[in-house]
Amino acid sequence: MKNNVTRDKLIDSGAELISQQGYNATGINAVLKACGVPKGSFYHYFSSKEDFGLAVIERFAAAYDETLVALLEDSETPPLERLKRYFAAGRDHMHECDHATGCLIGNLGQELSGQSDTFRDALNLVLQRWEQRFVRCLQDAQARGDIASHTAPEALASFILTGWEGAILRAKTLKSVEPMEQFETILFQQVLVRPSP
Amino acid sequence: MKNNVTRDKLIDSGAELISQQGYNATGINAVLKACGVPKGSFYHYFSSKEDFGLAVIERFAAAYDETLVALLEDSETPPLERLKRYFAAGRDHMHECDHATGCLIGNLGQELSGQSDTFRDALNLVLQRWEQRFVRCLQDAQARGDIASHTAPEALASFILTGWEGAILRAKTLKSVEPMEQFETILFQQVLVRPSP
DNA sequence: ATAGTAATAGACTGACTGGTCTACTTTAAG
DNA sequence: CTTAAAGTAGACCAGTCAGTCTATTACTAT
Repeated sequence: MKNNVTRDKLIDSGAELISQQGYNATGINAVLKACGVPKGSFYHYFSSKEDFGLAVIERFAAAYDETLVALLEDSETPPLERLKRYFAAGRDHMHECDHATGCLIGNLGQELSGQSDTFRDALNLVLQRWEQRFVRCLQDAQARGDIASHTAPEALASFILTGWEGAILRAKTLKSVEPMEQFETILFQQVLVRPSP
Repeated sequence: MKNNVTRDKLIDSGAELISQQGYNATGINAVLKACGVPKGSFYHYFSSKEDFGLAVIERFAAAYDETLVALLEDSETPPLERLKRYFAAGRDHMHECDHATGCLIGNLGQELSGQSDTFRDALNLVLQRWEQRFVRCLQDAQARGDIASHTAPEALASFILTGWEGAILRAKTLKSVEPMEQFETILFQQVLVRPSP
């Protein structure tokens, strides 16, 4: 229970492989081979593949939440500027993975939420936490009068997260970040606008 | 080559199972069992599982395109009303499948576009065809002055398709059509608006 | 009637799946 | 020094995977 370096290696390799190939297409043996850990260790740390998958989600979500906080709750930057930086970071990541990986949580949501309630609940929780980060950023923007207040920040946050995940999906099949750019453009041009008079 | 009833049965069963469980999680034997066709017939009609998957996509896309035309190019209905009917149909379908299935093309795009270029190309083509349907509907709306003309219909179509797919994904993990409703609301309230002056 | 082919039928194959088992090594406590 | 537990190691299991093979039946053209 003290030294979790082996467990971490498993989770890291698992996250990478699952990001690339999906959950069902990633075998335990492939993860083992990728990080040079024997099977005995795997089932010492995890009771099943599902248990492992949940650990991967948990860890990814925790790590990602840190960058999300750093980007969206940076009070020295205007809220809409924070959002733009978030979108830019997403596009950068999409380029880095050659448009193949996208968003691990979105991928697993698509693949597993019809397959296992346990996974669906876990993924839903992560997405809701993300949404809350957006809500706070949008509240800031409304408080400063940067955007109109006639739409609830919760509704806007849902709209943004939803649209962004869709844009990522489309970027994968198109092998281009164009849909992500298009989403951002219209979002700032028509949705996140200053109150009229 | 004349009687394709067996081939059709395979594709139908395959589409249903793949919609529910995804491509990788759906074994050929499961498809065979579901429609009572022996394996010999399967490999008589399809050279591989990939070949089969492509056939499923093709057929689904063809069938779906018909309903898309019926909904989005019905010239007796105002363009924005057509869009609303399209969204309503999507929500109905989501209820029917208990929020588990979503959109077959979107699902496969997420699952396979990082895995196989063949699949990615096929799915991308389908999505581009869909986008064109939206473009035409939006052109109608702009021609009638129902929405502003300052944004290219191509950009709007991409935005809508993208956002809608994302909303479907979110609806699956949330087991609720709320994200789909929220997307539609903000879309019509802020994006698809009449020209100002 | 017969030859040729389209289609059906399912047993079978090797590779691989998630998961179990036993043996061994390391660590820490008493 | 002894003992127990934590962790490593990988052979092994039953089941399933996509795909192959041979045999048989149905249809069609000659």
